[in-house]
Amino acid sequence: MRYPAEETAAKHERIVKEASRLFRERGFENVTVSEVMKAAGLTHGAFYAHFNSKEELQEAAVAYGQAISAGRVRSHGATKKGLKAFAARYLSARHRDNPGDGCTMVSLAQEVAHSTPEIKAAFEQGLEEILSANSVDRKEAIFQTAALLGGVVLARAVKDPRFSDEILESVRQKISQR
Amino acid sequence: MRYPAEETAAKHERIVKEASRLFRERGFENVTVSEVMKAAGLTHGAFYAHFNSKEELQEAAVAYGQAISAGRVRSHGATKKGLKAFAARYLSARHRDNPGDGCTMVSLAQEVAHSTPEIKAAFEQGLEEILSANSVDRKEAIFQTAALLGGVVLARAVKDPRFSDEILESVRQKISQR
DNA sequence: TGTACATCAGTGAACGCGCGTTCACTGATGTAC
DNA sequence: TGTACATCAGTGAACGCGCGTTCACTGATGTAC
Repeated sequence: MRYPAEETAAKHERIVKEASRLFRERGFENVTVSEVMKAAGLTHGAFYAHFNSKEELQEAAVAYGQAISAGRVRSHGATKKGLKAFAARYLSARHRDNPGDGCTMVSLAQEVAHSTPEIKAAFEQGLEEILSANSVDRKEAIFQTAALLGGVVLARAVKDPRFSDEILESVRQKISQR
Repeated sequence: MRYPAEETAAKHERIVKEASRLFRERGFENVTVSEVMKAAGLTHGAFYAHFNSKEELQEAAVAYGQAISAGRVRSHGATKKGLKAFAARYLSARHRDNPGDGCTMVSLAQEVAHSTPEIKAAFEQGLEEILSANSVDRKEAIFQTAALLGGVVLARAVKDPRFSDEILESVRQKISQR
């Protein structure tokens, strides 16, 4: 190998990380392979030394992003109090306004629905981990995940900032009553 | 005018209707102007006699689709029992598997989040109508809308059909307890 | 009423651009002897 | 140890395709006189 294996692995990880961020910010379709490679400090031609296609990168980026989310839930999910704190953060203006650092599902679930079985599988596995990391019973965890996700999705899709804030606040309030 | 005004208006409506269906099925980016025009029984060149851009069509399609949703809520939303029936339908396998006939928000909210202020405004106006048509108090209506939407979004994004069914069933059960 | 003209939705070929992907080439590192 | 060769991630130009948009042209209808 021309480059040490560890350097190659580090570059690979950087590509996935930047892709994950950019995809969450703007969606799969609105991010080019060139942009991702530039963000990772490389040129676009080298991309195919790491992945066979853009689709493969999407799969890796979803898996990476979901793993981050699972980790975040894991660090809060053991107690009911922790889960409330997590929900409050999830439904914050900060999360709404910074999709690149935020939940992969909120940003990409709809595009994943139109994607390959591999990408859906990566999404699904992450969701399973997220549910497992949650201490409430499974049905309740699914319900709360749906409500949180729906709240942020709606908050990002409306035009009026006050309406958007109202959506976040309403879901936050109802979730905290559970 | 070469064609009678009513015929032109009918064609215009057909374009919007087919666009709304196709966009809900596959998203804005995965549907071409040519496909929409073909579905409406015309050739792509005529498109620009009706709209100035694909973006304008997206705006019209969102407004159209949201109006349909508002009508559906209106016909159920007056009573608590009606709302339960609506939620059960919304969280059905049928709705999950037929996005073209389904809720515009579930299919397009994430793309709308990356769209023009005009498209977001059309989305927002529809959401306001949907909330107004709902007889429960506003915060509760927002919360339930978020949970329903999140449930179907998740159910469409996972690979395993049983997991997908479980998501729908869980949200259905928790919603029906309210 | 009849005739010439204006209008404009519709047609389909063509344009231009962007993006995913390919490819010939580079050059630093590892390996063989 | 030194030298020749093989490897392969990386570079950047180029390719090919699809899609939004444009445009010259058509022809049915409405209007003017």
